[in-house]
Amino acid sequence: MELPKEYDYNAVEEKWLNAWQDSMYYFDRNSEKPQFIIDTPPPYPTGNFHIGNALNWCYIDFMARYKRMRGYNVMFPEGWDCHGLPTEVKVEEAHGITKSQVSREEFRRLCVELTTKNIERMRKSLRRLGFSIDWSNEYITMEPSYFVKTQRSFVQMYNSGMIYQQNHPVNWCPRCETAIAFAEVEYESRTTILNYLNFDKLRIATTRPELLAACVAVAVNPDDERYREYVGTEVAVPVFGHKVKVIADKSVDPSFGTGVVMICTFGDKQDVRWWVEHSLPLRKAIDRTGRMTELAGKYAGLTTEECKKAIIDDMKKDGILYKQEELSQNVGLCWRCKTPIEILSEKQWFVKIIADEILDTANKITWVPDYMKVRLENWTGTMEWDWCISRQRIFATPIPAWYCDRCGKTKVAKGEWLPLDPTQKKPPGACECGSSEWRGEEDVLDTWMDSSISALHVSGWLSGREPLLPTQLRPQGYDIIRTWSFYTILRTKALLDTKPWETILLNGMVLGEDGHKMSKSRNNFVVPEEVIRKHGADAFRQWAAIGGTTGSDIIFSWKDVVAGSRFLQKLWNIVRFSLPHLSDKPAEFKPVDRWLLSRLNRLVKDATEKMDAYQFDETFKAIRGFAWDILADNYIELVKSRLYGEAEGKEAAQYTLFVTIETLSRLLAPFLPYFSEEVYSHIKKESVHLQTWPEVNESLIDEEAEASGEMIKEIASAIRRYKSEHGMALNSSLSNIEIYSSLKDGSDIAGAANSRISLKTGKPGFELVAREIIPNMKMLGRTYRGRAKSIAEALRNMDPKLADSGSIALSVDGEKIILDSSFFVLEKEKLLKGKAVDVLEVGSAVVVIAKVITIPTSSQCTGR
RNA sequence: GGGCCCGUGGUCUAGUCGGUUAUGACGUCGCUCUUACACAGCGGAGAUCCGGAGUUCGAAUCUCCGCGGGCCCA
Repeated sequence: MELPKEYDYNAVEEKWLNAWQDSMYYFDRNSEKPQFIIDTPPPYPTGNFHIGNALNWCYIDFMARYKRMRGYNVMFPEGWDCHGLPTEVKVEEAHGITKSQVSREEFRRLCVELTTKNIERMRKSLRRLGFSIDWSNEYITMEPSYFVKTQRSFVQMYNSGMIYQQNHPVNWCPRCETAIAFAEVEYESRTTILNYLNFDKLRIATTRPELLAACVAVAVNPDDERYREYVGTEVAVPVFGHKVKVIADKSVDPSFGTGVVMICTFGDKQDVRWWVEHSLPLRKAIDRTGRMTELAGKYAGLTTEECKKAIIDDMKKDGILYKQEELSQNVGLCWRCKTPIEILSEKQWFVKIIADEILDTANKITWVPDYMKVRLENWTGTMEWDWCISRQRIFATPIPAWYCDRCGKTKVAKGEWLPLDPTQKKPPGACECGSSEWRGEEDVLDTWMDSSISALHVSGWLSGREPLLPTQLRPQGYDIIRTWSFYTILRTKALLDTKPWETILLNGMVLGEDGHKMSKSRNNFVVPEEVIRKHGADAFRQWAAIGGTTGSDIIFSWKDVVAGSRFLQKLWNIVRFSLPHLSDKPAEFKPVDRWLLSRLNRLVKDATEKMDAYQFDETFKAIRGFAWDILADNYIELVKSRLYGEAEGKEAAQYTLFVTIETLSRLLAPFLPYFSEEVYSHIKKESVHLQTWPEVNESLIDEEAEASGEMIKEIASAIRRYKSEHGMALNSSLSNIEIYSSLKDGSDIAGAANSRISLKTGKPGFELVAREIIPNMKMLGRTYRGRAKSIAEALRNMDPKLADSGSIALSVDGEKIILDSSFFVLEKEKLLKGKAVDVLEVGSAVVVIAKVITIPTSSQCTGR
């Protein structure tokens, strides 16, 4: 059959995309094979699968396909982490409404509708990239079949005391009008104004004068002589006039501002610490929408910004504010909408964080690369308070709880009632107080409560079977170690007292071509669809494989993608050349065949080890190097003459080529699913993705075959170089070539050189003259330490002929030293006598070529 | 302010349990259209391995101090 000259990635990829069956990749619960379950990250259904996700999925797919070929029962599930604010915002935008303008059910329905549409789009991208996803294990967190598990995990942790309800300060986004967790707060350096105020008999400095109404104390450092006398007394808060205590606390910095600080409920995290330590009262001056409360008197109803301006103006007028200066400080922002957060005290639901248990569990997991574990440890060590899991939003998993209308008691659902939405359904039975009027909890769960049980879900937890825990692999980016890794470890430990995964594989971030994080404002944004359109999925996957070391950041580079598509073209040409010559009938090998097969088996060994260590870049580079350099540039060139004619050894070359191409297809299958399938389809009737990973045939790894093959290759290439340097065409023939070596078969060299070859043993009748002594520094340094340098120097300077006997005597600094041949290498020069010949030295072989008279080409004449 | 990673030819990168020709890709220059491939082959040029100090006979590699970049966080 005739193969097209150009590899048409588009046609090939489309063809196999339609031909492949999903069932090829299904996990089999009844299989005898060892399980390999991957806890795939469920992406947020934005509608676009971005390049960072794509990199991660490439890693997952390399592993999934590899493990399948290695005989594992692989589960590569695909989840969708649906809940959350961004979808709510999109829905509000799209329909021109706010969440409070429609009913909760209606708003949720709109969110589900949008999410469903987005998932559909992203599924297409996943398929096009050739990922071997097990679609029978897809999960969607907004569906009852999933969130029933989220709710049951909530109930179980509530019953075991791991979840509790409390009035506690929480991070609050006034724009989103919800509590958020620490993991959702990010910080940014901003310039603000530090205001100096006359504060009764003291002077204080504050960046947040709008919080004066919430001032509950004033603090000084206990060692600060200036204020010692005031500690324990009361002062009146300016503008508002209420009295607060002056307290002493050593964490007050005397050199900051005036050395006196006001404590408000709450200006920042430090206020919370002081508030707890000194048991201070609570004054709420800011409400859930970020506006001032009644407590703020005439400022009530203003936003914090408006209030700040107004109160500063007033205090300036009244002479309270006497000085202002600029100050750069870090402001906590909501990671979704970048609004500065407030700290409000609210009744919220919390998950207990037991740092020791988390660290202990993390230590039982293999971290790849291992230094990433430090990030989890650092994060765990900085937790200030428990994980706030309640959110005042709508599109999320409902908290299955109610409050008694009469006595206010909280009732949490029983596991068997779930799933349910407490705002839609009342609990059976009455409260202990006798009332059966219930108010459903309107707060919903943090999205991480959904996704932190992904490992449990895919393992089959609560599906009527024993969960297959731990799963084998968690692949994810290092940016969500503090969230997804942290929470998953916490939850798996709390719910099933085990670790979620055996191994966690961290991938780096994808940076734009300029080395910065991809962002629309930097205009360095690339989407996978664009790459696929221009170069195909297999080229994209090659960039993912070789763009960088696993775990490190990787820069997107069009050059790498182009190099990938060139490699496909090169491979295509190799296959196009080889196909008519393939034969699966074994035959007696020639030295070059044994060389290639030895190298091939070495490659298999190498690739297997590197895949097991998640070194995709190393694996792929090794395969590419073999295919391009060893197979194409050398082996094929050497056996062409055998393949074309009817000479002896033709069958051996055909068979060798068959074995090599067949093995190469399987090695490439995890990386280039489309290309390898196309090639394999021309060799066998089955899918390459249902084949086993190549086994190493140790008996074919043969040092001797490699040495003589290498020699043949080197000689052929030396002759090629000789022709090139003498301006001869590469297919021109040389009258006679004598090769002095241990080689027993020169036919392939003759073919490649298109010349007659005479094989000789021994050495040609040349005079060998020692030319140079090269010191072996490693040996000299070990033995002679400090004198190594001067000995080496002496060796270089002495007459090389003196070393002919094998050892050498010299005197350094008046001392006689005798060095045997292990301390130096003697470079010998071969002098020719008699005929005019050119001599090429190739390792231990000597190639003698009858001298040709070079007719200079015109370019050489004009050249110099 | 803390943590983690990184700084190697023009560009990107390998090498990092110390050993003297530092790997490869892209680019560049020269030659060659050799019955698979000019999206190729062959050959060449191009690096005092960010700076400084230290350890050592010997440092891209180990230690310390700088400088620079990136990410995660406070």
